[in-house]
Amino acid sequence: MAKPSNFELKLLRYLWQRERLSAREIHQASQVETGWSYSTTRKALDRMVAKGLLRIEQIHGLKTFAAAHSKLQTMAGLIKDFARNILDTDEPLPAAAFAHSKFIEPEEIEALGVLLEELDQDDGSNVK
Amino acid sequence: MAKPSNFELKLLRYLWQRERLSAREIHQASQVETGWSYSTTRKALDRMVAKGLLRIEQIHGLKTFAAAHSKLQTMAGLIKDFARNILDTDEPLPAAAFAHSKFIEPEEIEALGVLLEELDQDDGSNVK
DNA sequence: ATGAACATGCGGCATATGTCGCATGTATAC
DNA sequence: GTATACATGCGACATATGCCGCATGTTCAT
Repeated sequence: MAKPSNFELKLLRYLWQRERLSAREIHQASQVETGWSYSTTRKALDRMVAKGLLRIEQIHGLKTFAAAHSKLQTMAGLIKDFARNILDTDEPLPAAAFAHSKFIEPEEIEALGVLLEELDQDDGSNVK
Repeated sequence: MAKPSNFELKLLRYLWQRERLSAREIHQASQVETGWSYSTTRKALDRMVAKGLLRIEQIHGLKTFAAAHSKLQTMAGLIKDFARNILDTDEPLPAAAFAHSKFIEPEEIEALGVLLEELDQDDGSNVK
């Protein structure tokens, strides 16, 4: 439901690849790209949990973070949002247009298309 | 250069259709859609001028607002931004994908494609 | 048992943006 | 010339987000 910001998306990308990681691991993986201090990464993760973007799983007392929504689900939401707010169209965008995205695999394009059209159905309400 | 926010975009759409309007006119046109009070519309316009999204033209002492950048220029920028930050791709998105946008006309698709590829050239720097 | 090495929680600051209201100024109508 | 109707400028507040640091706690090796 909540949309990740650009920077939050950067962190999400690591979680999508790795399933679930500790704060320290996420920080180390993303540090070069973000340039953030550990505190900043930490805070970002906390806020993402608060927004429902991440789930916490305790492992022997160590907090571990995992994406609450799948990559495709999230991407479909962002694409839909872009179509609605920026392009101002209700037609679902053709999934094929996103084939070049560095983290959408060819095999996933079809599933993305399905999600895009689904999102088009349940409108107004936010059920399902 | 500055990216308009979703709400700022809504106001821009009126300016693109109408060339140039007074604050009151913009407010009246957008009020139903935004639900804003006049003060809010005013403030939004002021901030857009500060950001360089709008130009002011005085007409007999009455301020008139006009978009600083063309519709296609702005859309190309937003699309490029979306591709880079959300999709994480450097390939320009196919302009054809946006044919359904309510305010991009069929005749404009080609020009949009050109802009999209141009934006791909001058990277890193922000000249031109 | 003392300290290095982390983890967690939380406070804090700046800027952007959504959202107003108020004070002052000007013009126009009676 | 006084009231009415706008225009303009500004201050304000809340929330989101980018960006830290510090205090406290736990763990583990020496």
